[in-house]
Amino acid sequence: MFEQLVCSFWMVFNRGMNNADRHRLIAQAVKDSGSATVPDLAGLTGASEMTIRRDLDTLAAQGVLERFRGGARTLLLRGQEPPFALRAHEALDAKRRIAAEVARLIADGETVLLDSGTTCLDVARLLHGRAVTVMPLSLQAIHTLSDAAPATTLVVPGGRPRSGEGALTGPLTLASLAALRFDTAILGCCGLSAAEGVTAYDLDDAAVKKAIIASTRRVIAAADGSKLGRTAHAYVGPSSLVHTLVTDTSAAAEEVAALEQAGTAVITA
Amino acid sequence: MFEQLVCSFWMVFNRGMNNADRHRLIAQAVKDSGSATVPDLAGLTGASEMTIRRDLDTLAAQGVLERFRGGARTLLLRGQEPPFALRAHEALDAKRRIAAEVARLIADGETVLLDSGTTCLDVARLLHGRAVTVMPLSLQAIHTLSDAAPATTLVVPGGRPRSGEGALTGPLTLASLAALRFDTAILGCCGLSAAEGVTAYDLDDAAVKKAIIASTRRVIAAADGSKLGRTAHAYVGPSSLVHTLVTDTSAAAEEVAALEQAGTAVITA
DNA sequence: CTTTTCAAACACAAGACATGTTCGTTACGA
DNA sequence: TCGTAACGAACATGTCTTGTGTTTGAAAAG
Repeated sequence: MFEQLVCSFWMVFNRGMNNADRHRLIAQAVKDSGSATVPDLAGLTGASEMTIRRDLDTLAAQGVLERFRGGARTLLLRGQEPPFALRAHEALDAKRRIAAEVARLIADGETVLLDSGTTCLDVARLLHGRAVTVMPLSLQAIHTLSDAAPATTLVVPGGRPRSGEGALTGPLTLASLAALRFDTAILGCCGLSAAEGVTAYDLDDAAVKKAIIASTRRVIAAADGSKLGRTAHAYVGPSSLVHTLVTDTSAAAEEVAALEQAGTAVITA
Repeated sequence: MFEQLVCSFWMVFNRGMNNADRHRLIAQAVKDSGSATVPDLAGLTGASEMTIRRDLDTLAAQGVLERFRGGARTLLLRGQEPPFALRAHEALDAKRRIAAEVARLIADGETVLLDSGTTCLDVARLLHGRAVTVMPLSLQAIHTLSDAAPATTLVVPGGRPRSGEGALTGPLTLASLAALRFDTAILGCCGLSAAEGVTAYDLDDAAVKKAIIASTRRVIAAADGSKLGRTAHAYVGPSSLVHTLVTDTSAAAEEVAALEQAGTAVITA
């Protein structure tokens, strides 16, 4: 009887479940326990085993997990960044609010450098059709803006895209950045704190972020509350390099205060 | 009565009409007579006036024509290249066969430069997943190959995309080409003849093609029969720069012979 | 001010997509 | 080597998106 109740609850709960939601649920379950079997996941999500297998194939192709016969195990190491495809569906509201605030800070006619990351991708969507010149550092943002001409001018940097992420890195990217100057950079940082400064998950990424900062007059960082006070692997520079930080209400007050102390203007969207 | 016959013929004829087909038909009609009214086009295509208006808006956004109240007029000057969105749906079979032949000429492990154009886009589709390193010079091809990792290595050149076309040009593109060397280039030429050499519609494009040729050991030109013997505006170089030409059966025999005389190997797909 | 053209709103049909089921094939363990 | 479990392909079903046509009110041209 209780079983039935739970079951019907799931059914109702799952009415609005998108396949992206199910993917997140599966990825979370696999990450938490290290591995999971197909029947387990089918029970958890209420979907059939065939659907779970298809999902696992998709997630394996995204590099989220590794298939084995009967289930899947996690590939994510502790402290590593979850793949782009999953992050894109997390904290949607916060990202969207932050992106809207960032877009408001951009004036028409400006030249803008757009970093990689999910929040910056949202900014790209809002910049679509605006009278600005944009050089995005991710394939996704380039694609988003590719049909925005002639109002929006798109400049493509060279580089090698990181798998899954779409972030452009490498010598070609650095050369493109070195050859140009911009009014404003939108930086999507992985970690930001007054004590540890701006940090990125990846060394190549950190090099690109350094070059971004060197090529622009004004640096705007877009980071939801979870990024504040966090420290990632690769050091980019002190937090004072960031002129303006746009974050959301989940940001820790003491960290915000410390950043403001260090000279960064903080806007809570 | 004859009217009815014609009408029913159109109805039958239009059964399989895609909206791309209708777009081509409309663009052709507008180009041929310089301008056309909405009711005219509705009669011609068998679609409603509302659909025609939507089509005209789409085509106007693509730069094919210019709207005016009640109809549209052509924007294409004599001898100018029709826009990408239309070319993409012309001579599909020939393009596909040519692309297949070109893809067969590429060996695994090669580094490949991929020019812009519709035929090269088809080559990109066939290269997807192959164990090659590709640097495409169009946004569309980049997008096509963006999820081909890790088997296929994608390198993105810098540059500014030409509106509609997606072809990357400008100093950033030339710099990217100058910094790298490739085994094979797939050149999509606008005009090719033994007498006039390789020609492009656009000056910037011609500069890029020159740089492409300078950066590669082997140049393969992909051009359907209509391009042979034709001359476009901007000169790229003599036909002898092209080591191999892949074309289709519609190619004029004397032009093929002349190109072979000049040192180009010709493959008819 | 009248007529024509347009665009937004709604309705409808066709196709695409996601999901579940069945069944034959493959891989692992006893 | 055999038996069982897992898998993938093929098909069926329901839902959702997309394209198209119709209607109606608004805007523009004369």
